[in-house]
Amino acid sequence: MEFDPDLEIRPASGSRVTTFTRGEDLFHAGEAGLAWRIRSGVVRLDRLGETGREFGGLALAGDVLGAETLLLGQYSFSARALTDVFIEPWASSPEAATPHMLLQALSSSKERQADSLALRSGTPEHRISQLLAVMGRGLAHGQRIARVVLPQLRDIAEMTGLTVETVSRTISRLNRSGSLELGGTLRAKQVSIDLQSSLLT
Amino acid sequence: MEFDPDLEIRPASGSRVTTFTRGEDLFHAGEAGLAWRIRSGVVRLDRLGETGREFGGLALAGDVLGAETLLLGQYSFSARALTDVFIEPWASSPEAATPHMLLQALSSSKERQADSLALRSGTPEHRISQLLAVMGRGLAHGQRIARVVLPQLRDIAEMTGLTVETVSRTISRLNRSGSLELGGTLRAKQVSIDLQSSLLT
DNA sequence: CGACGAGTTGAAGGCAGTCAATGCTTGTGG
DNA sequence: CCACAAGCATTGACTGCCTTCAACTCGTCG
Repeated sequence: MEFDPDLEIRPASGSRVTTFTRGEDLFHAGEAGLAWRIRSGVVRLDRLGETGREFGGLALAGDVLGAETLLLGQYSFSARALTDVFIEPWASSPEAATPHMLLQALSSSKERQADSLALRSGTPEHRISQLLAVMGRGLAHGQRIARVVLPQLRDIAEMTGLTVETVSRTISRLNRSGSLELGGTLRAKQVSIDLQSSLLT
Repeated sequence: MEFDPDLEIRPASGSRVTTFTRGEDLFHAGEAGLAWRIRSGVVRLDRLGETGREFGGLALAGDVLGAETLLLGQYSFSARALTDVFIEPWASSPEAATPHMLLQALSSSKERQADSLALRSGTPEHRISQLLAVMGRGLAHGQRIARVVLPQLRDIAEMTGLTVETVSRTISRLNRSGSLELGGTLRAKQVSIDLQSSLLT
């Protein structure tokens, strides 16, 4: 709906791809740089607020990062990789961006805005399921079961507006109740989720 | 920063302006229609979620509404006026939208995304002050004291993720403590806020 | 007048936050 | 190689705040 499922596997001609690993920063607010398009992965955006960095949005495969540099000459947000991320340059100049590209970016930006807000609605169970579902959609298109590498609990807590302790307790509870399946090492814990689970309704 | 302070008082040549009053719906998700630019006022966007309409974002003076119609042929969100609102047609076709216009829309969309998320962070006092501050910025540019017509408590509650009761209690408390000044009739209650108040830090 | 919607206020309970202690893993320096 | 520190996650106990449920007021409109 909001993006083409094939986008992240169809290479753009002659474009160079940059890679980031989970936890790495892609760029910081205030810096100058290019605009990027996410080939695959999930990125967290932060605005420098009064109390340090505060969550400012999500970006998934197909979304555009840092389009504001074409207008302002610098990034307005900091970007951090929640999963391993592949990005490619998007448009080097305002003229290089076609109306269609821009409209698509604008449209999916609004979708992502609603997604981000949903992370702060409802019970802790609902919020975390929502986050994992969004990340799953950004990683495994069309599949029913998605395997997601958990971000750090601190990241989850900041995005959902909960505390680390509550996040930890909630994930344990979801795991015990079978809504979730934990795997992987303790450092890079993986989660299998059912994207059609009743938790997301 | 994110929009020109003069935008809403400089009439575009030959464009027609449409008016909506507080509480009115501008359009609904799924309908076909134009893309609009807000001349003045504050608009709430909603996505149809599992449990009816759920808050999906804010839009202020200078922001673009319904740009996705140019791409998808229909609105993705419903729009409701939180204050009296004036809007004008923005771009009738994808070709009519210049890269500069689109980049500006994209940039402010991201700003607004962070603003919307801030409405769901922190204590009830902080959330409501944040909302009133954002609305004040959208109405009274550059002034220190802004006079804002309060949205319905139900709207405030849904946007901040609180209950109407908590919103009512919080506003009363802010009023008693002097952070806020209530005025106007009970139906269209007005609020004077100090945009540089310590509450917003 | 009576019904309805919107807002206010009170009382009680639940649930998330806070504080604290522990375990696990990784990295560092003796 | 071992001891130690630091970061992250987990678990427990307790407090406090927001939600929930309820009753009531006020204003508007039929």
